[in-house]
Amino acid sequence: MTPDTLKVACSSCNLRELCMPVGLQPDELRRIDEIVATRRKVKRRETLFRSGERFSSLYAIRTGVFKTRVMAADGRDQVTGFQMAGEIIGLDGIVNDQHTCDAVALEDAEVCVMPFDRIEELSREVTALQRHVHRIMSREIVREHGVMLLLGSMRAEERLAAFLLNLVGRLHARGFSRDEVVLRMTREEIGSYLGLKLETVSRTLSKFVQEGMVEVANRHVRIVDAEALRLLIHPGN
Amino acid sequence: MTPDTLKVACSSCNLRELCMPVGLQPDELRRIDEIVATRRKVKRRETLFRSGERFSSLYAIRTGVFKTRVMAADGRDQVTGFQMAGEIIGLDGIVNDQHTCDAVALEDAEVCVMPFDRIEELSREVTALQRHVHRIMSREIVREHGVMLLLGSMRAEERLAAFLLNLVGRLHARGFSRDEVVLRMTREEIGSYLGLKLETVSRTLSKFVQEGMVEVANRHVRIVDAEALRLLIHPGN
DNA sequence: CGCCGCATTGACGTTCGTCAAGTCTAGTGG
DNA sequence: CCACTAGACTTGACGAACGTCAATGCGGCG
Repeated sequence: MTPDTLKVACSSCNLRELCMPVGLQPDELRRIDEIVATRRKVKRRETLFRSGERFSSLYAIRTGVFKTRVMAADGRDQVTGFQMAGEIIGLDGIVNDQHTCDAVALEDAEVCVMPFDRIEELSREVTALQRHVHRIMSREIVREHGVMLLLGSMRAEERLAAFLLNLVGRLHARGFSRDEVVLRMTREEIGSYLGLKLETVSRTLSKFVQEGMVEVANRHVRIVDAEALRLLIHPGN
Repeated sequence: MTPDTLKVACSSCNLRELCMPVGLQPDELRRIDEIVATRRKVKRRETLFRSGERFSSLYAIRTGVFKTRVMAADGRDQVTGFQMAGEIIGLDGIVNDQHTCDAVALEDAEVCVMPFDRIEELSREVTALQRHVHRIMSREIVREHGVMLLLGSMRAEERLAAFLLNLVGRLHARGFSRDEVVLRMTREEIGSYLGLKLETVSRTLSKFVQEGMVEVANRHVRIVDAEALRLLIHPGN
């Protein structure tokens, strides 16, 4: 049994291999515990932050899945990513001390609130943390390069295949099945992320089913032939 | 006449309002001079760095324009951005100590080489520098969100209008004309960036000319009606 | 002067978006 | 527990936007 007042410090968090403390020594780990000021629960459909709000903290996702979206002046919106346990959101707010996108919980979620000035302070002293913060931001830049490649040069099938493989891969890294996903987002949200309309997402999924590459039951997706999906993306030979 | 051995320190660089030293106090400015190890000239069509190369430095562009591009396994490539004087490139390399995109000079160019470990070292001591490095990375993330919006939800005309306005805006911030651009990139490169084929870029430009919004003579573009272009992007009313 | 890369333009094809109808599911309240 | 509803999803028919293929023009560089 765990004690009643369960202090969920980074040092004892089961996400420490994925999240903020990656690559830190035990003594550094203890110092990083100071970063997490509080935790915050966010209910399904609620926002963690919205575009225009003052930026003060980064958030480490403990449980649940978020989407981030940017909105144009005319109401068009674009989902810029889906984030899950161990991932850090809020980096967009640093430039202008103001968030430029919305983060919406796709299911009940919990995050660790990490005041950014505290992060900066500590990363002046703990080089491993400094390094890690830089890496997190760089990783996000590289991820977005990948999305740009996807949006700029892939066709619907390739985009969806890449999306499914990416999702299942990240879940697998978190100890979930290598070939099963329960989608936390609607077809429309997937479409927005992939630059497609929801009907195209639906049709393309149906096509994958028909060709025996995946099985779909509502939001439950089972990857039957991952290699075939991979081949879709990289037309080998 | 300037002295023969012109030491181009950040503190005396005419890009200091745009580049690395933004927001630093005079005394901090002197310290930041240590960051720039060397300068490097890159000829047109040559690369500053390539995907796979070991990452060691960030680069501040002094003169010239670069494109960055990512390449998929099957050879497809996507231009992820065009960078000009005062902008910082190489951020993609931080995550894995290895570059993940190519930076190609679109014209003869010169960059300041800033070894990243030196940046990290100094930004532990100079808080304003630390802040600024974080902002630069965050700005890049936000910029890419904008590109994702463009690629995911805009039509050809809107994409090209956004591209032209963005380009002319950045040039204007550097003291160039508010309405004239000499494109340093081909139609194909513009297309790759915008997720369009070169023919579509050409046709759309022609359409803009026909409708009196721009004048085009080869790579020389003159924005005649910026407001009309802006209206294309944000269908006001 | 001649070549080559870049750009333009046209005709046609494909992919994806639009519109619409209908089904299914999960959540709600009686 | 069941009926009801609203949102989510699927599927089809059609059309628009953009890509593909091809011919031609043009301008800069050697």
